[in-house]
Amino acid sequence: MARAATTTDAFNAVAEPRRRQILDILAGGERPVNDLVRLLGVSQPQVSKHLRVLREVGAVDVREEGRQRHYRLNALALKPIHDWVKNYERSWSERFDRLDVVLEELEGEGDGGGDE
Amino acid sequence: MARAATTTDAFNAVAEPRRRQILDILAGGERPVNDLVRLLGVSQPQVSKHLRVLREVGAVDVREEGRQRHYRLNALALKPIHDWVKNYERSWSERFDRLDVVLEELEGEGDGGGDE
DNA sequence: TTGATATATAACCATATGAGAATATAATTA
DNA sequence: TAATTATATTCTCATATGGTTATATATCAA
Repeated sequence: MARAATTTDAFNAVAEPRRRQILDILAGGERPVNDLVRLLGVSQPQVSKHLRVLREVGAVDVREEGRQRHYRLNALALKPIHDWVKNYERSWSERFDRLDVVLEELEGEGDGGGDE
Repeated sequence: MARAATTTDAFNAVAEPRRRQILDILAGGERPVNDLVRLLGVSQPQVSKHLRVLREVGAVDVREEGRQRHYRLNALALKPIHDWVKNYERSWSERFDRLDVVLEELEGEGDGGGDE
């Protein structure tokens, strides 16, 4: 089997840095394709193809207006990524530093509770 | 050009669900390879190859002990992912709901300030 | 030493890729 | 209508992939 398709989920889609760049731009507001082409300095077909992937995973929505397609961010599609990586945040937070490993081994299972 | 190597960065490495699973397990504490093989129900070579990728992006560290290799999470390697996706969190937070889009268009650029 | 155990690597394969180039489609303008 | 503009699609290609199988390497046990 080959690698999973980029359109499989948000994780695969945003593994490509250019697509993250596109989302970063769209975070500032809706944009027609040509804006992205200029801002990124990438060929138009490349931009369209990246947008297709982002569309397929639901990370962007399109609004048609004349011959332009205005793309808009749909950040909700990125929530699974945030939800997953969020659980690792404590590991690099200086509050837990190196201690968390020890604590987790002591805990075993069962939630002892904690702030936040 | 083909897709970027899985070992290019954390984004590419964790696009593969099995590798996220491995990290999730290691979040509970250090584990020898065979534990992962049993817990995942995946062939040993597969696990070793996934671990190699995670090692190359710095997401895991190894400790050798006899003939076992104990793998341990290094969550700091996931911070770039968190840092990136964090900026989108407000978009699905109910506090901003649909309003954020309007606000961002009004802002244009320049930080008007806000709580938090 | 011989055998078993733990892990890594290599060889093979089917497949999806990102980039580029060319072209298709649709909307606008002259 | 013809030309132009905006965008999407198709084609081709080199490449890295994830899984499988087989094998290599190292450690431990008998």
